[in-house]
Amino acid sequence: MPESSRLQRELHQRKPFRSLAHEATVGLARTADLSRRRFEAMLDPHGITASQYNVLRILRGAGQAGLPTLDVADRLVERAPGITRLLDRLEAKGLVRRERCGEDRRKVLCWATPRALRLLEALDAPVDATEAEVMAPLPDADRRELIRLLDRIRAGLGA
Amino acid sequence: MPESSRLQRELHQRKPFRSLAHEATVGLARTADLSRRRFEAMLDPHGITASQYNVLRILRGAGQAGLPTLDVADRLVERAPGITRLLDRLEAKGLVRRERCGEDRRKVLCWATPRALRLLEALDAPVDATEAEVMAPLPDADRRELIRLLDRIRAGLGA
DNA sequence: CATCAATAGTTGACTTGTCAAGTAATATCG
DNA sequence: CGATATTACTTGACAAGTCAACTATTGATG
Repeated sequence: MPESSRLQRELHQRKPFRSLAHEATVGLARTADLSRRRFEAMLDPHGITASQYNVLRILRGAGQAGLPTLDVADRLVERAPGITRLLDRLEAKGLVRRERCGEDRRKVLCWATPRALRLLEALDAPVDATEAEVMAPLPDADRRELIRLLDRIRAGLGA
Repeated sequence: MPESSRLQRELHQRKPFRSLAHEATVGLARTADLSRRRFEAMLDPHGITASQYNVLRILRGAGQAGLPTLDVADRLVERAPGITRLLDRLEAKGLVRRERCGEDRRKVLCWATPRALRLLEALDAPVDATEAEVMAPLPDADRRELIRLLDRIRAGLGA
């Protein structure tokens, strides 16, 4: 019989978890949620959301060539409608430039503006710090182990 | 130098991850996201969302006594406004009953209706199956290890 | 070449999550 | 006991994510 787990206490639960799979999936969801909140709290004073930050990172990675709207969505694992509106807001803030593509007029190419690149540069250190903060309790060996376990789960889910 | 990781390939990235902390936080977010989608796909035909399901589970756990609105929020780690409206929709679907509390008229007690309890019962097996599916790639020892690693991260984040 | 399917994106409607500000009821303190 | 603070929500406004349905191109086929 396992002892009362910490997650059980977090959830005010009396009964033990029904299975390891249950405890692991709940723990996964709650841990990711807490981590997400840390990142959002860090980004908040800079006036962008985590989703917007991720889009800008992707566009920085794409460089001069730019990236079509749906390619941004692919890299975020997000559906198309969300991306369109995310880009709408970033364009309104002057952080993204969009232009219909000449060769294939169905596509809309997107770029991070110079202002976005400056913002991203200013955010590199705080982002690194937040990642380090979230993973602070785990020594390197445990971080590798976590990465491995998560990789295997995603492989099973067909990622 | 580490080999090109599977997450790197998922993200179409050329460069290796900047740090173990970076790869682990990104892996955490993406894995939790994939898991969430599995659960939502499973719940969809039953006409409720994952958030609604979690609320109903909590109310089932509370039993006859019912639970005040904000206590539901606590157990979900959600902010108050979201809960109010989640309960609004569940009440509209006939899955939740709410009543202002007699002893402390600031509180609104919530209960799962008999219909909600029947729905939850029908969902127990599919939910178990989805948890098992998500964790299928991990043997028990790895599940325990994952639970332990996630616990330590949450402990560090002050959960 | 005309038609028809596939691709790239946008729009509308709805659920969720967040913050800020407001209301109603209870608790606290001089 | 009466002003004030605290608690428990509720409402409004907006960002985001989801699906279904629509437009505009482009590609593929007879």
